[in-house]
Amino acid sequence: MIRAQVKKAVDRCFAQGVTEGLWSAAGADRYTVELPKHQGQGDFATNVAMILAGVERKKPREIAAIFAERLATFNELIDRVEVAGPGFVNIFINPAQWQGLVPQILAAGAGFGRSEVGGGRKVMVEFVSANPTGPLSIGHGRQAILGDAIARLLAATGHQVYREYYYNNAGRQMRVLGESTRARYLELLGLVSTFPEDGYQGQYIVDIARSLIEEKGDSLRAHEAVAPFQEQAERAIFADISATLTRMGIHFDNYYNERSLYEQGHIEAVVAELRGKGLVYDQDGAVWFRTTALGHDQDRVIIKSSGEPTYRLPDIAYHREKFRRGFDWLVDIFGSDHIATVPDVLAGVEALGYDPARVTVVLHQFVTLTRDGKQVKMSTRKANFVTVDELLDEVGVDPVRFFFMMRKADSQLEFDLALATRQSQENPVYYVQYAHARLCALLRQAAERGIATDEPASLADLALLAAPEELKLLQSLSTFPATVEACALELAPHRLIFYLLELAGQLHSYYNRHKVLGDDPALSRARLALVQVLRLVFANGLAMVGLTVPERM
RNA sequence: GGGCGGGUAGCUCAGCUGGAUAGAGUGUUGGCCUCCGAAGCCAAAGGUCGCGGGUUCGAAUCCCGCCUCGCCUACCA
Repeated sequence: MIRAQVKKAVDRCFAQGVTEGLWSAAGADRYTVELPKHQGQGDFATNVAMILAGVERKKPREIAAIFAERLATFNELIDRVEVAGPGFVNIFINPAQWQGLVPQILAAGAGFGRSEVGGGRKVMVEFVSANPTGPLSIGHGRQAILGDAIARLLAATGHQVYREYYYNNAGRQMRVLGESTRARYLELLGLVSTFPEDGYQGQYIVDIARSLIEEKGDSLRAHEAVAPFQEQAERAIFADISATLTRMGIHFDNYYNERSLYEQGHIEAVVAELRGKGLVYDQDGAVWFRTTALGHDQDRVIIKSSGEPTYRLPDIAYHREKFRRGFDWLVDIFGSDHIATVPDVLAGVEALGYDPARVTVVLHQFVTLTRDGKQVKMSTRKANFVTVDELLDEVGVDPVRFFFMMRKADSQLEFDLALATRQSQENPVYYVQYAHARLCALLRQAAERGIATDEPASLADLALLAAPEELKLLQSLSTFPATVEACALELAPHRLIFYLLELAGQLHSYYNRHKVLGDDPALSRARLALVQVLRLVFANGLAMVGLTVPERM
C-alpha cells in the first residue's frame, strides 16, 4: 500500500533526473524499493543509486545524495531520508501514514487482503486425482491440502476457480483391486482362494469383503467375473475418500472420469490429430508419439501393442479438454513421482495448438513419515501405510492443514507423528490461532468495561499509536494484500503461513510489553483500533488458507 | 548415464525479482503471571549457507564443475 507510494516517489525523482540529463533512462525498471532487514535503515530502502552508478559509471553515494534530497520534499509521505552503506537510500515514513492505515483496513473489512489481480481468469486446479484403490495416504493428504489452499488463494485474488479431481476406475490396478477383494471374500467364507501376487493387502479390503458377505451372503462364491467385487470395492473406497476430503473441508466442483475421454472419442481424436501432423507413427505393433520432433531425447509409446493406451495419451487428451472447456490457466498439483508425465503432456498440448505456458504444474515432494524417530514406509499395496484419516484422528484437522502448508512444495516434508501428537499443545497452528483468540478476548474485555469498539476508528486519536512496536505492526499489516497476491500467483501457500507466524510473534511481543486496556482512555481507544485491524487480518489470513478462526481457545 | 528437486544452527525448515550485520520454530540454559488470556514474553547459546571456481559495487540467491540424498528415466499410473 504505502510501498507503492514510495515507489512512485522514487520513480518521479528518477524521471526528473532523466529529463535534467543527470542520468539516462537505461536504469529504469532495474531498481527496487524494498524492506530493509535491520533497524535504523528506514521503513523502505532503494538501491536506485547503486544501479544507476553501475550504468552511468558514477559514484553511487553522490547519486544517492541527489535522491535523498529530492525524496525529502515528499514531506507528507516521507519523514526523512538517509544515505547509507554502499549507496542505499533509506526512507523513513511519516508515522501518520502508518496510522492512517487503520481506518482504511477497517473499511475494507473481510475484503482486506482480497484483490482482483486475477482479472476473472478461469483457472482449473486439478488435485488429489487418486484412483479408488485405497484410502487417501499421507502423500495424498499433502496434495489435498496444498491444492485446496492454492485454490482458495486464487479465488481470493480475483480468479474464477474450478476444482477438479481426475480419476480412473478402469484398467489393471482396478482389476487387481477386484481380485484382491474376491480373494478376501472367499477367504472369509472359508473357501480356497489365491490372493493376487501384487494385490492390495490393506485391512480395508477385508472390511469390504465382509460388507459384501453381509449384503449378498455367499451368492458370489462361484462368480467368475471380477466386476461385482471391483464395483463394491470402488464404491466403498470412493465413499471413504470423499468422507476424508469432507472432513478436511475440501470440496471439488467436479470428479472427472478418465473413461469419459474414451467414450466421447477424445482419445482417438487426439491420436488422429497428432497423426495428421506427422507426430505419430506405428512401430513394433505400438503407436508412438514423435516427441523427438518437439525437442525431446526420445519418442514415447502412447498406445501399447496390446491396444491399451499408456497414461500419456489420456493425460494429453484430458488437458486438451480442459482448454476446450474454456479455462485460461491450468494448475496441476502432482506428486513428484509423476514428473515424467509433465514434459509429455506439455509437448502434447503444444502439438495440439495450445500454449503450454498456460499450464503450471506444482510438483510436491514426498512426505516422509516418522513415528518415534523411525521412518514409516508407505505403500498403498502393503498394509502398513498411515492414512490421512488416521492422521486426522491423532492430530486434528487444523494442525494437519497447517503442517502440510508449512513447507514449500519443493521440499520433502517430515511429519513426525509421535511429535505431532505428543506436542499438539505446542503446535505452531495454535500460536497463530491464539493470537486471534487473544485479540478477541481484548475486545470482549473492552466491551465489559464499557469501552465501545464498534465506533468508527476515526474517533480514536490514532497519532497515539507511536510506539515502535505499533508502527512496525502497522507496517506488517500493510504488506498483507501484497503477500496474499504473491502467494496466490506463485502458488505458494507456505509464504502466507510464515507471514501469519511472523505477525503473531509481533503481536504476542507487543501484548507483553504494552497494555491495551490501561489507565489512559484515549490511548486505550487508539490501541483497540489497532487490535481490531490485527484481528481482521488474522481472521482473513486464517480463513484464506482454510484454517478455523477461533474466538476462544 | 540423463532429467527434476533438495543440501542453511543439534533437529525441522524460511529466506520474495542478487543487497547492508544470516532468520524462525524446536531443543539446551536462565529469567517473567497480586497486572488486558503463560497455548504467551524476555535473554543467552548455537553457522566455512554441501565443496571449488566464475559473473559485480555486492552472491545463501545467478553461471560452470564436483560431492551427496530423494524422485523419475517402462509398451506401470
